[in-house]
Amino acid sequence: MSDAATPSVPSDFIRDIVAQDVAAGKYSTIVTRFPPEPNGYLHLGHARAICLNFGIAVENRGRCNLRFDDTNPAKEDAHYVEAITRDIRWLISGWAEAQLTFKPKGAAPAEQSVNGRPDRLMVPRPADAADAEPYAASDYFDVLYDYAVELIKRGKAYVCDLSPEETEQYRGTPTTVGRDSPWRSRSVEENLDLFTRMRAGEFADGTRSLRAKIDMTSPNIWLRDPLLYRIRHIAHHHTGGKWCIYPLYDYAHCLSDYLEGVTHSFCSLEFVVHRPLYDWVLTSLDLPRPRPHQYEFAKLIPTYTIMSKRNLLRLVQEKVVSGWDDPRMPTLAGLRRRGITAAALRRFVIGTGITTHDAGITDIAVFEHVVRDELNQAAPRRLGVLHPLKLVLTNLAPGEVIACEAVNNPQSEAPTTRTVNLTREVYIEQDDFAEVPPPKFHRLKPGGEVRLKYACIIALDEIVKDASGQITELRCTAQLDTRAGEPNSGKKVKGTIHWVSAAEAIEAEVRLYDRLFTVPEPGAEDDFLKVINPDSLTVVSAKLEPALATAKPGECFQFERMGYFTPDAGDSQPGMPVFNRTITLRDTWAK
RNA sequence: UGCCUGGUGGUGUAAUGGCAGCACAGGCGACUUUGACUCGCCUAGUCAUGGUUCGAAUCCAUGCCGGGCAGCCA
Repeated sequence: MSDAATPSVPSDFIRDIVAQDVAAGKYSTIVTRFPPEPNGYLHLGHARAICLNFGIAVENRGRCNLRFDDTNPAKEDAHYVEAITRDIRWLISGWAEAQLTFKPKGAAPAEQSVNGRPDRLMVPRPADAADAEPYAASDYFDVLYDYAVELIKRGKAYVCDLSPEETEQYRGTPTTVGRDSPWRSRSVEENLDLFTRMRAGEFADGTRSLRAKIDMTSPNIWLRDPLLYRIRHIAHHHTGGKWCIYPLYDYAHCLSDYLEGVTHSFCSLEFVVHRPLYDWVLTSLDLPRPRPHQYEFAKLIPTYTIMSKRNLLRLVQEKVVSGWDDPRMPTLAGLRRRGITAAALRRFVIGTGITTHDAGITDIAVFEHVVRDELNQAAPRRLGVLHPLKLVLTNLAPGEVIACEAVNNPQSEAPTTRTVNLTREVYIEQDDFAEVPPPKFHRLKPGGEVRLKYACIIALDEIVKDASGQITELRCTAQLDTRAGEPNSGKKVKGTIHWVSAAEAIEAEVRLYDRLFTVPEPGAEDDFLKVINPDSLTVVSAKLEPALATAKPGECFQFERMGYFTPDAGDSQPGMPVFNRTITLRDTWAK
């Protein structure tokens, strides 16, 4: 089993870059960061970024900061901060907890001196410290403001009075150059005055902005005097009503990286065109410490899912799913509730590699294979009948109990066993009987024999039907001498099926999940809601062996021949457990 | 008809001038008290053309195809 603790160390262009920097002695400690915006839940796509950033930190004995990129209060919420923090802790548990780095509660960048020059730096704090909390870009608003003032003083930023619409017109298009704003050449004094008054709340939203003075004719649109600050008279989940101007991503992100001492800043390919701006801000300020560098890699897009937060939010809002943590969602919370292990998730995202070629789509079968492989190693086996059909062993007396030894996990090095009791009445799977069997049907059929797993071979004698022709029970003879240890135990039959004692079985609600979408690329449809799989959730009333009565959320079991199942953390009740099917077993016969 | 970026089996990747390898998917078979797992075998690839070189997936040129960029989102 690939254990958990250490996924095998991959090799890719990013690790090559870091290795070169380490070899060159460029940094004393490698510092990465994972910077989610708290406007939704983390999903499979984020998992790759998390594993990259924490992986680099683990491999280089460095650290990885969790920083909330919370510069747009209109979309963000503290609820997401908590959910994201929880999901990250879960995903890295048993692997990179030691690298997860927070800051002291309430801390802002501390003043320091580097080679006689003033500087600011965040103090790191291990995430498990009592007074630690995640980093947040909003903790840097004061410092970011000071840097903006510095940019103005250097003649590299100006207050612009163009409206959003005018700004767009002046910007030009990818194929035509932009025009200078009429406010571009204001004096430093005027800019300083106006920026101060922007902060003081004198101006309405959208009436003015702070812009970088770069080049309106640049072929790179992001260098055409991009906005640094916008006016937004709205409260922020972390800073409350303190601010009415908020910095934009391109300005805040690079400086946040710098303030935290980040050495390598990884983001997705769409930011390649922003990199010159990332570098421009940092070099324009003439900062005393070595600056961070941005590197880009391709996003992970699996088949049969959608990955954008906006679209996932729509599934939640339109109640296609029960919430962000619905087990059909590709969110970390949903995957966890479904029973996917963190180790499986890590193996999958690390296994798909880090590259610079995009537009690729990863077959979800790769994910399913990893999940099955992890669970096959780890999950104890249990007997559970999803669609019960009563079967009476007529040669057993009512009340008679035959103890059978069942292996808990044949994959473990020293397998343990438990006892399952065979009684006169048992349940078997409806699919394991066919009155008119298809070709190569190895299960129970008229005149046929089959083995009850861990027990004995049975022979079908009689099919009992009700007035409407529905099969109500099967009457069979148990060949008790075919049990393990008995003289006829070596007798071979084609099929072995699972079963539970009717007298001892517990009742449970079992939720059978399938893919949420019917097509491999739902995101490519004009409306992904039109390709929702109507059978993505089927709820059944199942009969389970009594050992499952004490199952706890977080535990995973293989119901033999049926798949992997885990108790639902939210909906299980004492006496009425709810199980979620994580994934079916591979089934080469059904195909 | 701008700038940036990229093309390796069906899919995701490795090979950094020297035997095109791995995984998934698919097919066949063995084993099996899970039609699971495991094991064995098979199928299938360097976008095209030219150039440099003893030797090119890799370097160069051209072409073709794809992705990204015109939020006061991140």
